Amino acid sequence: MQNKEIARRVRLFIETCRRHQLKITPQRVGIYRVLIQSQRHPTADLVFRVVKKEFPNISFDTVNRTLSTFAEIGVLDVVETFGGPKRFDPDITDHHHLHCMACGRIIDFEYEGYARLEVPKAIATTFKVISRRVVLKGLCDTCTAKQQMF
Amino acid sequence: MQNKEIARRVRLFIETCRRHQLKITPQRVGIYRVLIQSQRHPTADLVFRVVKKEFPNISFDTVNRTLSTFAEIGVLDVVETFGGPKRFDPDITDHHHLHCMACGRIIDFEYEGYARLEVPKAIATTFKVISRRVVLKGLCDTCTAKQQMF
DNA sequence: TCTTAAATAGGATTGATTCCTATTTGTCAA
DNA sequence: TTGACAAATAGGAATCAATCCTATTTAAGA
Ligand SMILES: [Mn+2]
Ligand SMILES: [Mn+2]
Ligand SMILES: [Zn+2]
Ligand SMILES: [Zn+2]
Repeated sequence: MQNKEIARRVRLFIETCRRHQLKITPQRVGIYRVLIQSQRHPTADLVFRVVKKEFPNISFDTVNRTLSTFAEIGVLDVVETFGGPKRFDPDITDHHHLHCMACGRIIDFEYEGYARLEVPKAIATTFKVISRRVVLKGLCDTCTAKQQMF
Repeated sequence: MQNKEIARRVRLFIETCRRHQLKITPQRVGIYRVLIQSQRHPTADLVFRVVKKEFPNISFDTVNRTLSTFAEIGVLDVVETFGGPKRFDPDITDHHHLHCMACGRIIDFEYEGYARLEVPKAIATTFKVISRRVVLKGLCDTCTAKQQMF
């Protein structure tokens, strides 16, 4: 990602914080910058270890609390998992997930075919739907290859 | 669920255990009986507390390990969550989930509209897909009603 | 029965998350 | 620019979930 693009997103992020009456702290901006440049779907601990390079005495609690705050204001998504630590997704655009049961990778994909998963009427009238996603369980390319070896 | 239906399912379950060379222990059968009669998507701890009534000195570890074993042999599913303890699903037929972000309930639904979510070619050729499900985030009926009050 | 590997109970350990509180800091109004 | 104050942070403790360890028990086949 270009420095220019990062700067642009940080500006938008700061706007979002202001809208929600959140203080603009160096920690929050630092965590946000790590997040948008991170591999997809990092855990809090991974974000912590990366952001620690820039803020050597940031605490894990701050990172974790901040990620939850970001989820609340819509800066990121908490994604579905099948156990283990929470995983966060800086990509808040509509997309779908394949979970590799062997290595735990979560692979993003988009698909016109289910572009707008319409919600069944019975659900739409009784429940308030916030987000929708197709979740696949399976084996990723690397892990499929490994299995073949036996 | 009828006693007769329970007995039928237990017989099938025992067959499945035999096929996988698993011993038929009273604990395993007890856990299975609790599971098929449980509210949907219980945690290991909930199953433990219920099964404890019949087996007062069963250990949590046994329940937890058994649930994992059941998942391995396809007797149940581990379902997607957004943090918190693992949740298990005795209903292994194809269906979809709505997660209430307020109370944590997972509501099952079926929908002809996504009857067979075909997997995009790009995914199908590189990855081995085991299961597919539409996952909705939202608010359940009860929690939507509560929100209205403010 | 007898044998043996598998399974269990119960406690310890690890891992993830949240809580607690003294201290620091961003923000806003003077 | 400064001062006041609520919000946020650091660091450690506590809680909750999951797994590990090991002595003992038990299901199943001979
Ligand atoms: Mn994603
Ligand atoms: Mn279900
Ligand atoms: Zn993989
Ligand atoms: Zn609810």
